[in-house]
Amino acid sequence: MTITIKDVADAAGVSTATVSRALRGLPNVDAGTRERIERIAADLDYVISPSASRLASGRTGSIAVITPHVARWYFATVLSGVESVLQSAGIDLLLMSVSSSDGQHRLPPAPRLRRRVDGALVIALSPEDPQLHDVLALGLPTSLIGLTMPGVPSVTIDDVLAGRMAAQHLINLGHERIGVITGASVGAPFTAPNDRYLGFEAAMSDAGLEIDPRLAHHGYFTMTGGEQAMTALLTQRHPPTAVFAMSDEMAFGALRAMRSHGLQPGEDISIVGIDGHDMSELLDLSTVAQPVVDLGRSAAEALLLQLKDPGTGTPHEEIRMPTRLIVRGSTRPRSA
Amino acid sequence: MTITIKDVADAAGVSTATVSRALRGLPNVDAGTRERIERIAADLDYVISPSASRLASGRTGSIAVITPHVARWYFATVLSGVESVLQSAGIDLLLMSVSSSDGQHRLPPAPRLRRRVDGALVIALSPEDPQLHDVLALGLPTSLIGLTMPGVPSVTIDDVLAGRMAAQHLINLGHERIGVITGASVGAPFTAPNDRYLGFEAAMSDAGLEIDPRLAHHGYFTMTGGEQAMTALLTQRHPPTAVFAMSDEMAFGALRAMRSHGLQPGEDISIVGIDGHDMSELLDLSTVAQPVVDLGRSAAEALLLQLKDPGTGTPHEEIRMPTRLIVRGSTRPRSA
DNA sequence: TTGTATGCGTTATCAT
DNA sequence: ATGATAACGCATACAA
Repeated sequence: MTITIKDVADAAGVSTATVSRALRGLPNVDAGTRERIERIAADLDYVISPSASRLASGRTGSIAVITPHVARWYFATVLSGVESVLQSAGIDLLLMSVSSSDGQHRLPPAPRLRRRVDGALVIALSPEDPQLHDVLALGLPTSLIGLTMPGVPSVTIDDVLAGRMAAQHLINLGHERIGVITGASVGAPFTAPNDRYLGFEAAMSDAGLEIDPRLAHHGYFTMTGGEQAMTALLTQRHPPTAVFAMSDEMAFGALRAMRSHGLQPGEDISIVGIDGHDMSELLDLSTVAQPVVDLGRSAAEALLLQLKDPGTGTPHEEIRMPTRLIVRGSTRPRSA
Repeated sequence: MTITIKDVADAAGVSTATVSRALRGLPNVDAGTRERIERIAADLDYVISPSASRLASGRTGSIAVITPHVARWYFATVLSGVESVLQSAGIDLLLMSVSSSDGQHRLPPAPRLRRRVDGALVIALSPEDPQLHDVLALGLPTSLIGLTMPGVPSVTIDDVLAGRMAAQHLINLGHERIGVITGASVGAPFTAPNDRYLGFEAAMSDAGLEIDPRLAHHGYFTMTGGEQAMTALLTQRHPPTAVFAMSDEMAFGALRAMRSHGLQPGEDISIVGIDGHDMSELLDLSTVAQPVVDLGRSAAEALLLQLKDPGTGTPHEEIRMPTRLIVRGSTRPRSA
């Protein structure tokens, strides 16, 4: 019924071993023989059985992408970068979503990885997430995206710098009373929210400005969270003249809160985000853009290398991608 | 080194066959025996080798999701629905992006499916896409999402109705000169853009209104496309008083175009979209919402059923999910 | 209910 | 450069 390597071998008058070598492009195969085998394989419409190949070789030819969200912009965009690289390399991409602490009832990812992938890519889990540690404990080649951990390869932006750039932008515009909408779990080491806050602090400190603790609110990296945080800021007795939101989605929520209060972004209060979200241009939001697709790409490429030569290469590399400030209408000089 | 089913069998004092049956929950296994085997397997930290299992059984335990885009809202959101169902079912999800005619240089999906998945889910490809036909020609269980084809299981919304709902909403508000921003390829049968246009036409016709061909422009389902289409509409000698955009993203672009022209959505021109995009609430856009996550869910569940009993069940079912109109500030009664 | 034995389709080692 | 053959780890028909 289904045609196997043996059929090809018989048709070509060679052994299965030769067919296997020829079709995989291994050396020590006569050019003519290889060509003949390839033609016959094509004629017979032969395709290798991945299961058999995997069983025999021990390699699965697939890698898992572990993410707390599949539909949200950042994660989906990273995923698209990963996918393009893996597709080119002929590697299967197994998508696995995890609970992200808040989420649904989901199976833990680690058990699902065993024996079925050659490596894993983890997107923006909390460094304290036990699921992350379970995955790392598996010992298979792994790269992190959007978070760092000591001793583990990762691809991120310089979050401290990103926070600093955003804050400095507002400072340069003359703002002094600056609010901040944080993600969550500021305090945990090696996290984007923490690092971005550190950058914010540093910029403020360098400028000789105080950080009013009443002007810092959690937005949990969601639009509604950002909206609530902004509402809290707006209802202060001394509202800020500018606000730094640690993500564009939170900034979107903040914009919405402003509109509810009849305030004009930029005009009344300046707002800057981080991400370079597709919608930020439409909403005229200033932002520190990060190359999200490239984050995924680089991580995938790095992992592929790691898979190729298990020994060679820097044991664990921390790749930092550049960010850039995009100034739009949501940030303006502080009105005199 | 790695522990196999034989190790478990030896430790339990039974045959590998019994272990295989016990661990897979098959009947005809003594309760006590099963329990003991499960405990021992857990103690030994045994995990089945998927490759071996697949090779022996012929089933791969995985299904492929084929999509023209992974990061765009609709596709990512559908994907999230699919993922949640497959994860619960313990099925591996292989993600494959395809060129979508415009896109990158990518490998055709069909060859990549052979012998490696039990079924496929295809998201919103054009019914005329040769890649789609290649996939269907594989003959494996397949469900379509967001498109229909005669004889193939699918999960969609009633696009004709959606178009009609959007148009009728504008008509009910007293608008008569109504523009439309289409996707693309209106004219091809069985496509969302075509059906939505048919609904639009029907509603207009029922209301005794003319469709001015100069008020129909392509937006190609993108924000910038929508922006350009809207700009074209605005620069007419007789601009419309209301516009129906076939997707929210195109509507977003239209809103942007309006802003560029100093026009207020709802106030100057009403705009309604289709989708129920996350951002539509923020942008105060009226829209005909579709249950995108559920589209993915249902398709995955249907496919799972199809996989379970290859014979039973309706041979090819066309599932229609409901849509609902969400009225927001972007649509208002026609000013007198 | 449980065991036996064969097959699944490759890869890889060792010869030749 | 090519061939023979033993793994690879499990599922399953057939027996018992």
